[in-house]
Amino acid sequence: MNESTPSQVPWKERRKQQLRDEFVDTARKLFTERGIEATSVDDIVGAAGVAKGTFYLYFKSKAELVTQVVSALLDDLESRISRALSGAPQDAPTKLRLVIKTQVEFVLENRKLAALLWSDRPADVTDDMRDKAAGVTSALYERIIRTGMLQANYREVDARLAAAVLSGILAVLVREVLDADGSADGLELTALDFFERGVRRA
Amino acid sequence: MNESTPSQVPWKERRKQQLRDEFVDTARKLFTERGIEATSVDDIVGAAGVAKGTFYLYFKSKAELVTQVVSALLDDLESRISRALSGAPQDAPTKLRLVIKTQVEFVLENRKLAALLWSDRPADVTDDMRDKAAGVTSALYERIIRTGMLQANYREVDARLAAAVLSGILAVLVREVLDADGSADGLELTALDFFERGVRRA
Amino acid sequence: MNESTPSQVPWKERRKQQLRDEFVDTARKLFTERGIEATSVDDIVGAAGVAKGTFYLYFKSKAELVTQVVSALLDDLESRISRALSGAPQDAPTKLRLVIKTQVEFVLENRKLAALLWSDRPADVTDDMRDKAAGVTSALYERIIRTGMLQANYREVDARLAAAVLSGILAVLVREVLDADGSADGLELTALDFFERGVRRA
Amino acid sequence: MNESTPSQVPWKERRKQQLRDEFVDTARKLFTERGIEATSVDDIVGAAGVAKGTFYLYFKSKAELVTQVVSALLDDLESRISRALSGAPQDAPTKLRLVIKTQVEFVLENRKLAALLWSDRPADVTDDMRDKAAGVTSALYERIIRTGMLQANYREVDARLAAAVLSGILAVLVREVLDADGSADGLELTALDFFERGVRRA
DNA sequence: TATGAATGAGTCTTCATTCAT
DNA sequence: CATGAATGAAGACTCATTCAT
Repeated sequence: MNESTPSQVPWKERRKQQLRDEFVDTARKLFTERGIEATSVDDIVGAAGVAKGTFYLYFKSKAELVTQVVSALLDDLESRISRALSGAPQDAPTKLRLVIKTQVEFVLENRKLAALLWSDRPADVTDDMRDKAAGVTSALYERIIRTGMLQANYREVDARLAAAVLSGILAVLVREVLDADGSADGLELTALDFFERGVRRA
Repeated sequence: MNESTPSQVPWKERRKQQLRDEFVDTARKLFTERGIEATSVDDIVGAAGVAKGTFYLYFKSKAELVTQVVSALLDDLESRISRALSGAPQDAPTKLRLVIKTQVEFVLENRKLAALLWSDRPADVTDDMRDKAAGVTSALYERIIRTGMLQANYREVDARLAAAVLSGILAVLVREVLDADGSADGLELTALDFFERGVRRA
Repeated sequence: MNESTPSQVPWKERRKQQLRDEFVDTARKLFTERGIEATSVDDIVGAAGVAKGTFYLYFKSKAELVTQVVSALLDDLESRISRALSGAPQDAPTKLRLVIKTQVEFVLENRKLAALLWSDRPADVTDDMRDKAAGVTSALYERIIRTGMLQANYREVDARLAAAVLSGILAVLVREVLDADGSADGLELTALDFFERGVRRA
Repeated sequence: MNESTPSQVPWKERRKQQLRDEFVDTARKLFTERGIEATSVDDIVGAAGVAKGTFYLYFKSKAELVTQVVSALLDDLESRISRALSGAPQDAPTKLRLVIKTQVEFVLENRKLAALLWSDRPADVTDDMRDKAAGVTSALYERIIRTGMLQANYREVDARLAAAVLSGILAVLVREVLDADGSADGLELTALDFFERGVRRA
């Protein structure tokens, strides 16, 4: 990328995407700190250092931004889990342990906003997001559980339900951790132990 | 003034309590349908068929109403669980099954509002409510689990954490059921089965 | 007044007057403490221990009560001044000194409400009251000043204006005293001294 | 983007300041006519011909506007007095005469609002304003009186108290003039005469 | 594209007044 | 006469959205 070379992607386009991303990042931080409702468009443009009108050049409404933020959040979680899993042993129990560890860390970093994903959400967050959120985590759990069944570590269960159960356990775990103000130490392992006893081959 | 007529005309009193209850019921329905933030005092008085000022005769603020609604909701749940438990066999597994069945039914009837209690909640719902909610369900689970341990049905576990795990499983179960638009059929038993395998004496 | 004699004035009438007075007294106290605008009809009936509707049996509006309160206040001031003056030496300077002392004391006891009389007042306080207030004090000053002129203590001045000037001096004096939180000590004498130098025969 | 155009378009800036001033002026007029409490933000924006939200772009609350209005009022008075005094003889009696004349005129133009400054005021007007008001008038009188004492026109008096007394005389004078519906003719001179006799060297 | 002033519907809350009992 | 529940207009303030420049 030579700085004097007019790039293929028109400069305008790049600039546009950059600012869009900046809005998303800024909003994500603010949403996490104060919650969605308590964050005004004014707060966002103020933090982003642009004028209010500019915001509406990139998003047709605040709701659209919310959707994007949640989406970005999920993308992040997804890629962090993938990274955590890559290069690790392939047995299901180990994988689960890694996933859970990653997810707990992630939630701790995104508190209010993350909670939003695993709980009831304002009208702003569409059902699409809800489905996407379910897809990122539950579907992942489901795959791992199926693997575990194939590897004969786990008994034959309804993988989808098992994944849901695991989601529930994790949601609670996250809440416990948030309440305890961040000190997870071992809690996640104990919680996981419950789950594994529930699914493993007797 | 007859000395044997100590109380005011009981009629007015009753009317007063009635309207208060009507506000709580109306609000509960609206909160359930559209969420707390999305329900204005105007909506509530409109649905109740009274003038706006009347609302403030019964509650000093919207926040107070929210508290009352949540409180009423929890009272309902509590009494329904008690009723379900009374006259049932006393072994822990049976009790759990009954509690869970009751709770799933209950949530199905209160959707958004109920979800609110088992997830992270807006500033409107005070910590008192949160604690009360925890008291009603988790503490109940915890007691049953301890009973199960005494009865040698369950292994020695951290009862508090086990209760939390159960809460999580149920939360997810509830969500599944809500998504499936009400048809629980057996799901709860399967979910409970996971939990029981997790806690039962090997 | 025999206690068993049905009095000429019908009982109902007396009761009516009594409650009316009680409202005025209660309101006066509350107005003094918090100001007129900050005192609601609810506050008043609450303090008087009667129902809200009762209030409107005795006054057709809050404004009417305000008028009555101010009127009562002025009556009080008037009678206190008369009392202070009766049996005192008849020379103008002495009289003035007594009047001023009484008035300062009075204002200190009625603070907020009194201030209202000597300053700009809300729409509630009608012009009638304003005139009455002027009548009670200024007219009195005017009479005393005329006396002083007749007694050759004072030079020939426009008595009405002189009285107004004295009112102004006193208003300021009252403010000073209120600001100083009640310690008048000598201030009134010094202020009076200014006035007397202004009017006395050179 | 020319580098020699450092400031924003000066036009917008000017418009902004203009509207702010327009709010202050409009409010000043309305406050003067009906009093502060009796003037709603709706009244103000209505009179200014803008939407309600616009008001809150310029003032964060009604209270802030009140402060600004009072402040502007005092600034006006101050500058008018200075102007009246500049180029006039320097002896205290003459100065006082000019100050008083100016002030009476000023109050006549600002009626209710001005009265507010010289009397006890609602919670809206902060202590800051009160102090500022005192600074503009009383402190000015005090300075002139001290000058008079140095020039041996006036006897040695408590200058602060003398200034207060003068304030009181003026307040009453203003009231008289307001009542007489504007015709001051000579009243101020007579009133001032009282004061001067009170302070002049015997 | 970027700006930011302007908009106005909507929110919660207060309180003087009325009226059926 | 007394009650007090009900009223509803009015108040201050917020904020997502638009649009002229």
